[in-house]
Amino acid sequence: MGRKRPAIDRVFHALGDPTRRAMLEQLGEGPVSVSRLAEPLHMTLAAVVQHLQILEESGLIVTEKTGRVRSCRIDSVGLTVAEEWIRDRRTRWEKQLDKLGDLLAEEN
Amino acid sequence: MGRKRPAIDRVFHALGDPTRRAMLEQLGEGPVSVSRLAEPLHMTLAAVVQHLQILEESGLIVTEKTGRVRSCRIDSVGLTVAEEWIRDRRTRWEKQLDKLGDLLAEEN
DNA sequence: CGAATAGTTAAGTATTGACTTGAGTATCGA
DNA sequence: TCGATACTCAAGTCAATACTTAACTATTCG
Repeated sequence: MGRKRPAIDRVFHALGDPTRRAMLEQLGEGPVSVSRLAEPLHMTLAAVVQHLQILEESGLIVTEKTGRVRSCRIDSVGLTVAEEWIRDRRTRWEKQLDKLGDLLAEEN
Repeated sequence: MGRKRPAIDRVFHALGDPTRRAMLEQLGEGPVSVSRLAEPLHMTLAAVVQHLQILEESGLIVTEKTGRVRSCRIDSVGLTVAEEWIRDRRTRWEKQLDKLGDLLAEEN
């Protein structure tokens, strides 16, 4: 997996782009080379490489070059960072959210 | 809570900004007016209002105006959308991630 | 070797995003 | 009623992003 824990900033920013999420979906099927990843996307290889850098820096993928081919695959680190951020807030804000639920219940 | 389910695009984009996350943290303490929310942030009220619009459109907060004061509070819809997106992928990609774990285990 | 493949890198453009300024509108309170 | 408060809205600025093009490097294969 990726080396260090990515900043939450990077992770959410990376996930915020539809092209990058599409790339992740593709990689969910299994490891893919850069040019195969680019195929379904309507943009140049160079643009895809730039997205890959962002995904890698945010711990969402790992890549490894063998010969002239770079293979890309999902990394769980980025997803975990995002998931934990959300889970932490949700539990911390539980009371707020519960109060809100109560108010709504009363309205019915 | 907010009306409809926000697009995942909006949610991740909203969460990607540090100012907006700081606003959410503040709101986690309880409902706050726009101007009180703006106090700790080094920017104009107008800028804060723009962030609030983004947060509301992404289902992360709800606001309600009473008299001349707009009260803002956390909404769980946005957080849920993000959480579910991640959870769905994680389970779908489980095999990928497990394979990865196994490979790493073998390397040690 | 030499041509095709696979990716890399740098530089430029064009849109989006995060702000500001400034001028408004609607309460509230004395 | 009149001034202060609490936003609201429309423009405009400036930097960050998502691209493109084009030139380059490193492999593979016949």
